[in-house]
Formats: sequence, structure tokens, C-alpha cells
Amino acid sequence: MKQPARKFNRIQPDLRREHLVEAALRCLADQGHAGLSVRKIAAEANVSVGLINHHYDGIDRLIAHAYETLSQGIFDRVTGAVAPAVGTARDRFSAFFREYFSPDIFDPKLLGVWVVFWSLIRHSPEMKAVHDRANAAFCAVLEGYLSDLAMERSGGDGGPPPAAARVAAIGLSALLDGIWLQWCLNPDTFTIAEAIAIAESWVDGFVNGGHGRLAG
Amino acid sequence: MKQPARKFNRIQPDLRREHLVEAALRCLADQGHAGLSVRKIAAEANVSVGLINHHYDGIDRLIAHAYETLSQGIFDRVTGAVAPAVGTARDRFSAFFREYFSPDIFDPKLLGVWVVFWSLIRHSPEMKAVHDRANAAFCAVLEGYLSDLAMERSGGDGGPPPAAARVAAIGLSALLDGIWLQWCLNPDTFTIAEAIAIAESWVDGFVNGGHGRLAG
DNA sequence: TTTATTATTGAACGGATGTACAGTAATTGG
DNA sequence: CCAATTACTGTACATCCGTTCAATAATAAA
Repeated sequence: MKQPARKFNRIQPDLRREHLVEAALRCLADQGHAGLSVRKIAAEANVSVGLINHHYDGIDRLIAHAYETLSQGIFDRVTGAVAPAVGTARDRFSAFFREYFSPDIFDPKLLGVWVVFWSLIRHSPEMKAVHDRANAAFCAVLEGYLSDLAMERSGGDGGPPPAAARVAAIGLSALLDGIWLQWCLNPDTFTIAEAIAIAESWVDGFVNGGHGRLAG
Repeated sequence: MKQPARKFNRIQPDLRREHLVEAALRCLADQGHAGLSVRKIAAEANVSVGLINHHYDGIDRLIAHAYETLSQGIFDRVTGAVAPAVGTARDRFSAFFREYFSPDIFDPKLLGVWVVFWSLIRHSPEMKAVHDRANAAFCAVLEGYLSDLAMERSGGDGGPPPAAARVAAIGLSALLDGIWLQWCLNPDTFTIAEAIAIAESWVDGFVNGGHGRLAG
């Protein structure tokens, strides 16, 4: 027979915060906005209600921390799959898409978490700050990929002006977000293969100079 | 001096429901998820708390009705701006974009409402049904526009196969959603003019056959 | 005018929420 | 080994939530 679990399970604050963040993400994934509750998160993490207010100034702070953590994790994962100097710039896009359109990302539960975060941005400066940072970083990466692609194609002699790469990156970012959103809201309307085709096709259009209008 | 407002203000059920929907949308626009409350909506509509449960089986039904109403309104407005047989098919896209990228649509408050709706889809079959219907209708319209465009360009002799139009419509729909989402979450990263350029550029790419990969 | 119907009110109820706080125990430093 | 620190528990409190329901009043029907 096992002895009763210890009531006071003391661990390092950093580790505890990590556990709380994971519990919060699980609650949001399972229950959406209804999972955004001190009591539910505490139960999920097997701790008492009061502990959250000991480690965070309030539940809003915990949620912001969870947003930051998840956001960073996805960024690292997706960009980490693209080796910087291997293959052509065009190949790097395919590698990027292969990671982006994976079951871990294209998961209705993940979007469920994200949508709750989005709903909090407009009324929480803290959440907005996390979003702005993550979004800027993501667009910057895409802009780098696109610049490489333009350079590679033109051989360095007068590729598209830098302004085009910035707007193009915003366009691609929006396209990827939109595909992710629509597929997760209803996975039955199109397949992942079709989603990849849409993204690859957009890059083809960029390579073929079809986006010249963006230079203006 | 004005006499005190009558306590019992009786109106037709249809009109009352309309008022309740409008009040609900105002609450969501102003307070996000926090505005999703019987008491706040009732106060906004200047009625008692109990009235909502008299006209709807529960607040979820009211929200679903609000989703349906807003969704239909936007659809009518955006598609209504495109006269069917005037100008070229390419011109029709520009007319469509002019309406879509208008301040009434590109309004952070409107996205704030929408994001709450999205967050409810996964746990409410009713909300999901509204979304699926609206989304299918929107994609069908875009597919029609794209078919016209392909027809116009090829003169009717062997334009892109129908399958391409379907996937292309999904891609354009995702692009428009993504631009809307990103701009509303942070209107400072790019301008509406740039947003229009991105959309127009996508259509240019479609016209120039840059999306051949989508034929599957 | 009388009756039936129903839109509307507002109080009541049980339950869930976030935060505050006094008490408890595990760790750390001397 | 003792003291100080702090991670942790669990109750208490005030507030909000959605729904129910008897009472009320405005309209429609007869």
C-alpha cells in the first residue's frame, strides 16, 4: 500500500511557475475560455488555489506568462526546423512549411488556446505587448527568408527593393495565419496537402515576380 | 419636466430580439468576453434580466443569434458592393476589396466581437453551425469571382480546372481573414493601403497563372 | 367589457469567480 | 541545532454568474 501523498510539496519557484503555465495551457486547450479560472488551473496543477496568487500578482499575469511561453515555443520549433545555410532559399521555405503545417500546430485545441489569447489582447496591455513582440519576430524571420529568395533569384543585381520584402512578409504571415485559423475552425473544408499547396503557390508567385505591386 | 419612463415597455418579440442582439453586440464590442453576460446585455438593452430567458432558451442562443445576424450583415454588405455584370471580372475584385478594407470592417472592435465568437465554436455545435454556413457562403462567392476571372482571361477555352478555383478561393479567403486579423490586433504594423496591395497582388498572381500548383 | 394571452419585471437561488489572509511546513542560513 | 525565510494550504469574503418563477401589466381576442 502506498502512503498518502504529502500535503506540502515544495519545489523551486521557477519550476512551479513552469508547472502552472503548463496546467493553464491544458485548461485552455480543453475548456477554452471556461478554463481560464484560478480554481481549475490550480486543480489541474494539483496545488491549492492560493498558490497562484503567491507566484503571480493575479491570474492575468499567469495567462500572459503562458502566452509568452507558448508563443516562444512555437516560434523556436517552427524556425528551428529551417537550417540557415543548407539548400536553396526556395528549399528552406518548403522545410519551413513542412514544420508549420504539422499536426502539432494544425490542432484545433491549439487554436482554441490562441483564440482566447487574442480575445484578451484588446483589453490587456500586457497581452498586447506579448503579441506585438511575437508577431514582429515572426514577420522578421519571414522577411529574411523572402530576402534570401529574392537575392538568390536575381543573383544580387537589383532584386526587389527592401520595402517589397517587408510587405510581402506581412502578406505571407497573414496567409499562414488565415489558413491555420480556417482549418482549425473546420478541418473538413480542405486538406493539409491543399493548405501546403496554397502556401507553396504563394511563394512561387513571389519568385516569379508576381508581387511587384508590393514595392510601391 | 419629463414624466418617468414606463416600467413595462412592451414591443413585438421580433423587434425585441433584434434589440437584444444589438445590445449583445455592443457589449461584446466594448468589453470582449467580459461583456458576454445576461446582466450586462440586459442593462445595455434597458430591460430586466429575466427577459432574455423569456425570448431565448439561454444566453448561448442569444449569442448564436447575434453571430448569425452580424455574419449575415457583413456578408450582405461586402458582396452587395459588387455589381454582378458591370465592368470586368478583375474590376469586380477591386470593388470587392474597396468594400472589404473599409473602416467598418477593419475595426479592432469588430474583430474583438469576432474573436469571442471563434472562441465559442469548438464547444458549441450551434456556433459551429453558424460559422460553417457563413464560411461556406463566403468561399462560394469568392470561387465565383475567381471562376469569372479565369473565364474572362482564357476566353472560355480551357481555363484552370474547377478544382483550382475551389482551392484558390480558400487561399484568398484565408489571406483576407489573416490580413483582417493581423491589422485589427495591431493597426500600426502596416497600412490599409498596403493591405489592399497585398490582396490585389494575390489576384494578379492568380491571373498570371502563378497558382497553377493549386490544380492538384 | 370581460377574458385570455403573453411580454415584462425583479427577487430569489445555488454555484462559480478572484483575492486576501492567517496558519502550516519545508527549506535555508547561521 | 535554532531561527528566519518562504513555499504552500485552505478557509473566508464579496461579487458576479445564469436560470427560475411568481407577480404584474399591456395587448389581443371574444
